[in-house]
Amino acid sequence: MAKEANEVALAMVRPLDRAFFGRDPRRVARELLGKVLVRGRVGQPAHPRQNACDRLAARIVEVEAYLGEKDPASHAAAGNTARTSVLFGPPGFAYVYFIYGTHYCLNVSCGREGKGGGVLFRALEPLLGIEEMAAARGVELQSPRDLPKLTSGPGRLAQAFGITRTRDNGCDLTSVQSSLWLGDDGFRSSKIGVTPRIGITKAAERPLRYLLEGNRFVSGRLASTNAPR
DNA sequence: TTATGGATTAGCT
DNA sequence: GCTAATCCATAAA
Repeated sequence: MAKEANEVALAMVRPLDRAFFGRDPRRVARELLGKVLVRGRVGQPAHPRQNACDRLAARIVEVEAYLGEKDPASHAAAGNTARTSVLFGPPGFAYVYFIYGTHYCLNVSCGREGKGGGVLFRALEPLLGIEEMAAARGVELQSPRDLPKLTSGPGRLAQAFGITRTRDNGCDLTSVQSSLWLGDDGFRSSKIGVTPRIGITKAAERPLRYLLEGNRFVSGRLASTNAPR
């Protein structure tokens, strides 16, 4: 498949600032929908030594809020440990954990320092670096129907972006100097859906999963059940 | 020191 | 629909 067919030009992407993440994780989760996750420099002056395979970008279409120490489903419920210390630190930093012996998952720390809030990235829509994402995932792209295999699901999107704990845990997601950061390209979100979180056993009934209604990159089969608050 | 199980995915029935 | 894969933080001892 031609690379140009699916890649979208990103004119300007402005990084999100610390204050954006220093709010309630539910608010941050909702407002992260439509924003862009970037690996490398996109919409910024290209670095002379940077090659194309370091430039990845994808739109956020599904996230979950984790409310911190008092949320039993959150890793922060165990308190501030070596594993979860990023969640308890200042907002806007990457919390990466390893799960089921096979997958990494990406979160961003949210809310006031010490509270342990965070947002889990569950699905993205690829914009730039699609061939590189397919290579990282070991997926052969034969039709547009294969695209969701790249970034639809928390483990998948982490693999597509080459995210690991060693490489990315603690990374500042508000800085374009970071190899991983979050930005706004002016995209306006369509209708937002809210449903219970997926794959958890504790506090599983709480509606803390946010998604762009009708977006084909949203993971799972669970349909939207609640109107936005 | 050892035991347990999880914010998942792919592949097979 | 079922389950293996297979790491590591945490709890129990």
